[in-house]
Amino acid sequence: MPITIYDIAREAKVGIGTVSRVFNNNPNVTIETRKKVLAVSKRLHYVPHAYAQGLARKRTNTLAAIIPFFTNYFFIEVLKGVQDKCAALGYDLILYGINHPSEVEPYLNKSIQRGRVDGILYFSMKLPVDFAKRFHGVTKPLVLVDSFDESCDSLFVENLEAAKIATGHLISLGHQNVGLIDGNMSSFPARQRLEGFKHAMAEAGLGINEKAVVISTTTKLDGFSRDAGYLAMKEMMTLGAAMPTAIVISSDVQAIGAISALRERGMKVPEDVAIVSFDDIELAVHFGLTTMRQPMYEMGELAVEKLVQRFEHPDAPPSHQTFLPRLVVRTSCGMNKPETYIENFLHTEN
Amino acid sequence: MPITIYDIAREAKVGIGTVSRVFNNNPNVTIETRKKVLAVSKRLHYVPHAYAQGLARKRTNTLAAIIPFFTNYFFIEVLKGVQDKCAALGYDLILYGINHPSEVEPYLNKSIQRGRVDGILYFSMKLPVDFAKRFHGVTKPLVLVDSFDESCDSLFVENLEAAKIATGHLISLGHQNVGLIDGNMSSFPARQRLEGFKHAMAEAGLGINEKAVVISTTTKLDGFSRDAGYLAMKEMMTLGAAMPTAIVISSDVQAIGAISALRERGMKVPEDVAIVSFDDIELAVHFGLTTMRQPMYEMGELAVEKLVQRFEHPDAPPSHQTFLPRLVVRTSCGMNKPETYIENFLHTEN
DNA sequence: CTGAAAGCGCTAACAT
DNA sequence: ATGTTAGCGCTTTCAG
Repeated sequence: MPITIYDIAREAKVGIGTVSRVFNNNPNVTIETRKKVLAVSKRLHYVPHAYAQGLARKRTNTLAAIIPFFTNYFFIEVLKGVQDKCAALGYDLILYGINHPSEVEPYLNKSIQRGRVDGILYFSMKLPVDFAKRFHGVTKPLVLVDSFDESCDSLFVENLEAAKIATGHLISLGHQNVGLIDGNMSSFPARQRLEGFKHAMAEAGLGINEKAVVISTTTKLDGFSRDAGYLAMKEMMTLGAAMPTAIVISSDVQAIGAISALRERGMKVPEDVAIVSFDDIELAVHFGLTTMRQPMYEMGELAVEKLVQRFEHPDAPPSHQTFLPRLVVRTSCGMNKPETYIENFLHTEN
Repeated sequence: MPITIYDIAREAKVGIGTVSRVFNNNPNVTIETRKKVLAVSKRLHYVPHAYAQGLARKRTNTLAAIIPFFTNYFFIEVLKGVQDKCAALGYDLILYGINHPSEVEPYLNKSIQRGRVDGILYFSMKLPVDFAKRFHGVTKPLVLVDSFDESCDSLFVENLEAAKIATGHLISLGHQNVGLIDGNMSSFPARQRLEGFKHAMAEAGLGINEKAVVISTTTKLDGFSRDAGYLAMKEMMTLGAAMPTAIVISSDVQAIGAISALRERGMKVPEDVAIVSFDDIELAVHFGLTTMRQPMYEMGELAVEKLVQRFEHPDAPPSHQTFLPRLVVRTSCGMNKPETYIENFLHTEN
């Protein structure tokens, strides 16, 4: 019963080609016949069939996003940028959420399947090692978001540099014994942040207390969670007198967990321990968190733009773009800059 | 270049029908020929074309989710349930994020377009009034999540009842002057919660102080935000001595904002004001929030199941299923009995 | 400017 | 069990 171009062609007494032209805004149609076709189409409630169009046009106008940790603030925010840009550009977005590394392959396969999507947004995870091999040539445009690989376009936060800035900020405030609470090492950003932390300490001629570097071993959210932060701080506190006077924490949620661990022992931020974290989630203001804000939404938008550009220039060399997080100073680092606080209060996104 | 069943048929010296059968696990194929076909397919890296299959099969194996407020915790969590269930059932999920009411129509149109998706998940918003009319018959399976309409399957939280429970809990603790901080009235859940609040007060023979009911007027996130909660509490505090001793707040994030407004005035929770909110987000524990927990993930899963059932029984009468949030008692209500949990009900109609 | 016809790649009914 | 054929609904030459 669904009506097709044939129905409307017959009814409008034209050929199906003409009907098609009308719907594709092909200029080679008299304004008269165009009107006639449109009228009939409206009367019959004609709507083109997406898959039939896709098959004939050899494109789907759909993108796939392969994304881990659905409930992680960072990804949500990036995804929102992706979603909005897709809408603006007329693309549909298929979401493949990864709960476990083993799910990467099947989704990658689906995405690569001919005629499912035009391109892929691949988030934060490293590509399977033999990826290029196994799909030799069968692959399609893919941009890496928050990750890096020479072979394809990528877009990522300069986490090493950001960690240096965060650590440096604490050092500049006079701290000598600085610690780190980081996410799981399976996470690329977590590794980068560890590096950056070490660099900053080395540059300042400061030694690193091995025990003051607590790396999450949980795989849940790669350790970027309140619980992980709480546990890490508990561990850190076993250091007693040797405990750092300042700590870099790899996400705001972890910082919040860490703060509650501190509170349980009657310790205060920033008086007893100064903190700089990452992300700048909505509640960061509430806790007065000094944090490295990442341009998440913008990254999402740009990722889509990059992918679309790739469609247009399939043979351009891979492009790599980096974002440097911005230090947002509030109170958790012990540096009192209320004006920055106000500036960031009620900050609106969307 | 892309290889098709024709290529592999020729190479394997069989008909395309056989190739198709192999890939559709049709039993009518000798194990031998099956092997042969599979071997050639692997060698040639054959992958079926999704759209071609879709066109021929008249189904896409794809669902659309039309969802507002991407960054709202409630939706994220529900969406995760949706995503996981889709994966389990082999469906792809297209995400249409609504930033503004005006975007509903275009997305609804896209979703309804023939051959784009098999069914639609429509979240929290009311359907356009003339929906049934305008698409007379052209529509496809749609389930309403966190919203209600007689004409189609739906799935929603009993917000009225939940608000009664929340309010009742506060009343049972001895509070007479109870207030409400609610989301924007354009939100269905917000309206329901206002109703429930009123019912509970009436049932308890308590009068309502009009000024102690603060309803957000912002459209951003429909007022379900920290900022809105902060502002609402500020307003509430202008009541001075007439201020409620207990307040029902329509979300945890709002409660958090409200608490900081309280703190600024040196007021404490629950000593000065007792609070019960909604959601039970991750950080609720951190704040000791007594809250109405909604089975968000489960709702997402069930929504997909319902949609799939609808595919199988197109003519079954619409089914409506409700979820009653569970009261999770922590400390913000002033009742110090974390071990007391009121049981979670779930009842189904049809 | 427009109609006819040849695909796009696959499924499914129909023979054999 | 397997090959053949006719669609699925649209786009895109190719004539005219």
